Amino acid sequence: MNISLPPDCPYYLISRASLSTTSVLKKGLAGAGASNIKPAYLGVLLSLWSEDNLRANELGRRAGLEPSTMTGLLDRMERDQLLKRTADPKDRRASRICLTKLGMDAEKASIKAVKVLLDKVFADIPQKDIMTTKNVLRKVLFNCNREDR
Amino acid sequence: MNISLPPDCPYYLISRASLSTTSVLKKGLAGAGASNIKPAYLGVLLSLWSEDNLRANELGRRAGLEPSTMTGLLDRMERDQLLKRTADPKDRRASRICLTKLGMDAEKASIKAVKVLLDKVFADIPQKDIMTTKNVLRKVLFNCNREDR
DNA sequence: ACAATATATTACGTATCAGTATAATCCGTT
DNA sequence: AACGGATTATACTGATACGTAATATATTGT
Repeated sequence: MNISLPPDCPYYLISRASLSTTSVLKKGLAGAGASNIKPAYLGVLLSLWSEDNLRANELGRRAGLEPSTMTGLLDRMERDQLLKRTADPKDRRASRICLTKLGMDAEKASIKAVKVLLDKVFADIPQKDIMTTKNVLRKVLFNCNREDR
Repeated sequence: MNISLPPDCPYYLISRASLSTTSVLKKGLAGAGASNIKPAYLGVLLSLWSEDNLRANELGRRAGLEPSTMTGLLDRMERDQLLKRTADPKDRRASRICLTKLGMDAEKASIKAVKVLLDKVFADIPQKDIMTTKNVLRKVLFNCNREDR
């Protein structure tokens, strides 16, 4: 692997693509009147829209985030009135995360906005190249976790 | 663009690949005895190793970072004794960034360690798929900047 | 009952950006 | 040449997002 200067280093490209796409989503959501939806919220919201009342733990697992990361993320989402923590009657360690009305109502507009934005971000790229890229990135993730030992 | 649940969403894959690769580099550099070299420092160091005495501004431009991001990054690197700011005699607004001996000496070992680590991260991926991925990400960056207007 | 495990939080550090402030430089006009 | 407005370089402030390590509490398995 050549660690040539930025423009040709795959690690640089991956990092920048991540930050730039996040920035586009953030501005785009705000521009679409959904400024209360931050890109980082999407992983949690997508899970909750398909299945409400999950535990923080499980939400983190699905979004690929550490439990300690979830605490702050859920704090901000709760502050922004998208969800609330409720006590789990069966397990007093855990809390159940429930969407508020605002959180539920955000689904339709947010998904539409994100679709439009990602269509622009990935515009003019052949579908098969996107497939290849996804497979490369999956392999990268696999190799990174393998590394973890 | 389908914003299916994480494992199939290209934005999710890009974000996770970025974070995971950063984590591998961080641990790997520490494991190689270069715990003073953080992944975020590499963009700056690569520039300075090839051309010392640049301005913060120029370093940020080359690494794709905002000026306000450079302040903190250079603060940490200065604290870690990899570089120091010196006054620019020609322009009293600017400072010149110079490598310390420690910063210069870090070059050889760091580059070797990063090469080994990135080889592992991108192991078992055909060269042509890496090429395709790089082109896709370049196009993504282009589209994101296009979006900015 | 006790050890091991699980859930979530706290504390702290890193990395990034947007917006704003401040000071210095540049440049066009007079 | 001097003035004044625009631009530039950097720093500061505050917010977001993410991670590791340590901790408190609750549950579970033996």
